[in-house]
Amino acid sequence: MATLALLDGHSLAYRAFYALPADLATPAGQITNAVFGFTSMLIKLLGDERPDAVAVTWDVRGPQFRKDLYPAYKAQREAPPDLFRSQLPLIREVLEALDITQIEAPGYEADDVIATMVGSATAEGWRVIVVTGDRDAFQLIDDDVSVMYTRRGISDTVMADAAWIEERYGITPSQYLDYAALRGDTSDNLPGVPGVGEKTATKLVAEHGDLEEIYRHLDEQTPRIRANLAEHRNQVFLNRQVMTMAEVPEAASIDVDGLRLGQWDHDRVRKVFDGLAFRTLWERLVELGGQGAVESTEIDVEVTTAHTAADLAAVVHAGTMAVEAVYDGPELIGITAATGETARFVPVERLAMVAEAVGSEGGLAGHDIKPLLRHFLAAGLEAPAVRFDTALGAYLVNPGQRAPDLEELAYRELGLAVLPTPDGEPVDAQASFDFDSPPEGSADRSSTAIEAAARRAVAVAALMAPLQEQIEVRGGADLYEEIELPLVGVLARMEETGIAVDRETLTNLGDDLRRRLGELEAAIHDAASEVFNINSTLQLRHTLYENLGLPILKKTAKGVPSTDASVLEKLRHAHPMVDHLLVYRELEKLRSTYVDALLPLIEPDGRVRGRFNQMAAATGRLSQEQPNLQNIPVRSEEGRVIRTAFVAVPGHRLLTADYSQIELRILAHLSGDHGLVDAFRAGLDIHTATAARVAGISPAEVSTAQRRRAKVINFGLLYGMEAYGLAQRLDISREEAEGHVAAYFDQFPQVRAFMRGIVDQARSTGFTTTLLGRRRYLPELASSNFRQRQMGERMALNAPIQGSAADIIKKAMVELEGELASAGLGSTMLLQIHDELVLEVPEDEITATRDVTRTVMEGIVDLDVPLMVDTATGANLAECKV
DNA sequence: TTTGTCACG
DNA sequence: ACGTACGTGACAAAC
Repeated sequence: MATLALLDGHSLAYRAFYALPADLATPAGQITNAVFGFTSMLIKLLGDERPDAVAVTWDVRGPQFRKDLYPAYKAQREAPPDLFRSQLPLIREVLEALDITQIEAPGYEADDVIATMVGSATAEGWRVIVVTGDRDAFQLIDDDVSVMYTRRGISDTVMADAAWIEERYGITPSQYLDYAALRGDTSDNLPGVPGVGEKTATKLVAEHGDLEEIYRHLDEQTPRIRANLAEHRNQVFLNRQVMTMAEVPEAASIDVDGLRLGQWDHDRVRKVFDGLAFRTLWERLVELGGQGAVESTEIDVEVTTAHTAADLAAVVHAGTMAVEAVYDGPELIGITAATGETARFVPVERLAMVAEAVGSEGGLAGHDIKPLLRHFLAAGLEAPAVRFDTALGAYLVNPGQRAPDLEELAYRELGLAVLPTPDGEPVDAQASFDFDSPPEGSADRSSTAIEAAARRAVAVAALMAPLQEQIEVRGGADLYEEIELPLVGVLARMEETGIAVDRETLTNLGDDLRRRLGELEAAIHDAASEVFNINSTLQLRHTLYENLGLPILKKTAKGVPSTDASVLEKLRHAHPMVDHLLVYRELEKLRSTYVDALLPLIEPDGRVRGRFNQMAAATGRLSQEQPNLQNIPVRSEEGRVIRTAFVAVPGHRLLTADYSQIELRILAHLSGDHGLVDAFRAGLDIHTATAARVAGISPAEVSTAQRRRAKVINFGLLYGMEAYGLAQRLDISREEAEGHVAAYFDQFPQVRAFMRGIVDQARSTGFTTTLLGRRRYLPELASSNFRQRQMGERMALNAPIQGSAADIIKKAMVELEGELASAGLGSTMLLQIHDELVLEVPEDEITATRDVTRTVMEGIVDLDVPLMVDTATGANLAECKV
């Protein structure tokens, strides 16, 4: 049974207007809260109910029969605000773009049109959903008709059917009119019967069935009700007449089949949504898929094998070749390169031809192209330059969401359907694909894979322009072209280089850890008088809190007692076992994560090669995985031993170079706070300097405790910490913590002003911006959930600082690679750890490399405060400390 | 797949 | 009444 959704346009738009804050606006200043709310409800309807046909009805001005019937009808209503009226044309524009029919009949209300259409549609066998904020529509409900009614806000809706009405009012839908007539409707200026409210009205209707019967049995009512009913008899029957939805002759002839959802004009809808700055709504709309979704165009492409570089150059446009890798299981077979309709296949043995075809000035475009670059490097070739990466571009446009896969991106941006690479059984190892002739239609698996890659390459080529435009609109072109794109190659080379790990050192460490863990385990079981799995929080919880009866100091997010380190630290004195437990946890972490997990990742040449993820962190930072070498232990003595296993190969040394206090320096620069800026310019220890200033003493007089407190506050500032958090960390009272924070801000007033400004700005624009123009969108700031909003504020405070630091070190990495090469040095970058670089350096180049590295890192941007870099060298990572 | 914990900046 | 410092990735257990 097909479903028709009929929307009462005014009613829903009005709800949206009052439910949403009026600060929702386009960059041009047009308020869009009603448009946004309406469109959001529409998309929700399309997704939840999947209607086959949709129409929106509008009230129009003109003579209205209800006014003739009852001159006071809606007389008390104030005219809607201009702010609301100005949005109606925009809603109509959205509906037009989506090809949804809009209906209006002069002289009638939207309700009447809906009632008429409900009649004709159900007669033709349709199921109908009426969407409105007006309860009068309940009179239309029957087996095939339900009413989606917006209660509060825009997302709180109920689907009212006969059972729901029965449950809610105790009457049938057909009795609803009589009930409503008794009660009246203040919003329409229709008075009800005094003394008859919801309770009495439903009781009367339920007992007698309809108004006529109620009035026939007036004598059965209490004297007061009887008198009131009698006195208002005319009004009650008039109410029913006015409330009854009327037949609209024009609407009766509407062909319901003509309301079926069609294919949308992708570009048109995209333009309308872009103009309204409906970014998330666009994504929600696209996610709907299926019927009524964006029209998708199949990619039609013809692939031939490239025999010469000149042949391959046919698919190079303006120096850029859009490519996609072709895999046979894990093994690279080759790549396809494509333009609009034609593609070339390059077998893996002839990768060198690619460089020749793009030339020294040109480069590649791809979707997440770093893995492909590594294949070039692994083959002993230079990796071509990267001219465009569609995944990276999408990340830059919105780093808050994970980078979309190519299928999703092409569909979302262009309405292009990219067939996914065929998976399932792996391609035959003895693939019968003849590399010297074009794949024919009858395809074996290899040629299918090649065709799929060709389609992907076509999508990459097509995505470049729209993504470039979006990046430019956001002011991110320089960041993209000067930093992120060149960084792809830098990271590929770092990954391919890897870092040497001394297997024997690690194995010995593991043996030692296992021995000590065994002893600790025995001691813990002994102390607990039971054998249990210490690694199971469930079992440990049971032992600590139920068997030993220790106090519960903290609960996890799910409300169960926590056993984390901060809790155990406080329970140390309560039971001797807790000390063992803390050591056990520490050593077990080292064993499982840094010994056992790392050993199998050491490749035959003695190196581990983690992958850098350039599109993971919402702030713009890098991350690393498999393994993640950005979290090798350093803070504890026990953990630091792991670092001895990360070594330089013979004839080389490791060099570390880390930015000193880069985030606080960025805070000083961005806020322009004199106190902070002066302290950094004077080259003071920043924690001592801030402690001195807050206490009004000289740096020499600052105590260890004062410095520690200042340090906690300084770091807390970067994350938007509140007094409560400071109190927790310093183990002081909340009041005392508030005093410290107040004293801090008194001495650093521009820091406070900066932090307020950044949150205000983020709230009004919806995003934060870093030093080099990286944006982070924060929809949390508009959340109706208080906690979400608070979280959004903290993210807004932290993102520009953490993100600016990421901008700076990324820029330095790109620059440094070039400078090292220019200086003829054989040093290579191995790791980036957020504010630190690790290099492997030939022994006789240490001084030169250190100088180049420091010069590049310190001079990479010009801030109001100096950037300072500390360096250290050693035969292994543990030795690299100052 | 989610939860709890913990390593790092 | 509730939660409380940002950003990651990895492991073991439990679902």
